[in-house]
Amino acid sequence: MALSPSPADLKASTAEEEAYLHLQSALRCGRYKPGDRLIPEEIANEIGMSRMPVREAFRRLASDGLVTLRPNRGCVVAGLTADEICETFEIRSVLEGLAVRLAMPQMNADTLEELELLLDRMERSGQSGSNEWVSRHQEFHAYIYGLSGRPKLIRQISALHLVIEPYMRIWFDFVTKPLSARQEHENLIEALKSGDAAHAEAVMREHILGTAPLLIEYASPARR
Amino acid sequence: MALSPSPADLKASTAEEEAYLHLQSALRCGRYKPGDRLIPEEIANEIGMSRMPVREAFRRLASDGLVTLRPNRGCVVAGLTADEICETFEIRSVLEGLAVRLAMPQMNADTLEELELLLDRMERSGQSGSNEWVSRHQEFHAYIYGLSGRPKLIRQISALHLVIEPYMRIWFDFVTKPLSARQEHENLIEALKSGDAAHAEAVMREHILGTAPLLIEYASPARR
DNA sequence: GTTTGTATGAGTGGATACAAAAATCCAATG
DNA sequence: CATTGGATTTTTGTATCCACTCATACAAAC
Repeated sequence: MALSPSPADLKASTAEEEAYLHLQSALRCGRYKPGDRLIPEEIANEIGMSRMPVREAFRRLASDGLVTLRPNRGCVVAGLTADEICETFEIRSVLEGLAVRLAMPQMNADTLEELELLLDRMERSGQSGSNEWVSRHQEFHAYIYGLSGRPKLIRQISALHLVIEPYMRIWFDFVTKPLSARQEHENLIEALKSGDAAHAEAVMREHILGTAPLLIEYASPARR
Repeated sequence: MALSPSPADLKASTAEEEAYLHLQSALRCGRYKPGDRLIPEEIANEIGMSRMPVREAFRRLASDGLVTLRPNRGCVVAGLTADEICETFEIRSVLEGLAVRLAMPQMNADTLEELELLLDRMERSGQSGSNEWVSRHQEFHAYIYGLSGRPKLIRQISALHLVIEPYMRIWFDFVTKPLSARQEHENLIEALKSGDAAHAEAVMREHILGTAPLLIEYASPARR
């Protein structure tokens, strides 16, 4: 009955943590769909614990925006409307724009080479399906905003990436291989090389804002 | 023993909600200081419930960044280091900058008049102590970013205001009456009147970034 | 006098038990 | 046949209990 612990659950120090990681990875890969109701008891049985830690995991997921929690009527998987996807990308654009600006001092031959490497890896993973590509794409962005050295900023951006991940998958599955993406990210690296922080910030903003309409086109009819 | 329900607790529909609001308002007004340990049992007794809902409230406070929660070693009030205050203001600057830009279409004679009114109210509350002034100041900002019509953005900004509120208090208590603040906010309204979204965004960014060093000066020696 | 070991107690995490609220079902009524 | 009212079932929310962890204090050894 109980599944063997999935890779994400291995380093959980408490039951709540285990439940949280379990649900997060299930949501990320789209095992639960928006609108699905999550029953504490079911999940608890699945991973061999009582409902209590699962409830607490729900709360964390709710503040991540991955589920919605209403008093006395349980926990449902949160989907994003087209408007909400748009809003999320607006927020991402300014936060990652800020991150790039702050990361500029860290840009040098080494870091730029690493970025080219990540971009190649992303490109090559295009054949291996949406799962792989989306992960590599997030890695690329994460490397950049990671260089900002701002823990809170990094956390917030990561949280946003988590929320939009399922929609990125859907999108990628439709277009099979976003050729434009390669060029987009090349431009980004070019801007980083320029050394002009304000310019890099602007390019990042536009890069992110430009992605939103593409996603909405495919993700919107899927739900709501 | 149990205190009469403070104003913030009136509309709580669950015990968890009541605990959350209770702790939030206690933290906002600085009743607990950074580093203080919060013992579930004590809090539970204070407001007449068991530890369980209090524990769940802790988790929400933790994801708001108001407390820190470590496995098996409880809940401590989170303070911000000077660096963290700075980072928070950096994030605020781009988020509120975005909000202003998006709010521009809503600016008209009515909304601008309302803003002047809020500014006057803030000005006049300067005598009534830091409590009052900080609330009015947040109201002023909230009105602007509220006009953006972006729910998620509004939530994120509000969360940041919550975290820095105690530091704003400390700062205000020291300087008694920030004369420059009046001018700063006048400038802001002026930029809104200009109708130039990009300019308004830039002014808001600078307004917020300019505040951070003032706070750090006074808030930093207080803790850490 | 410093360090290491051990006992004790407070505090945390989780499971079970219990209470309250919603959802569901079914019958009675218009 | 749709609608409403109420009883039953399901699910959520809270309380209590137990097991385990960690911190502190004291004691023994070096």
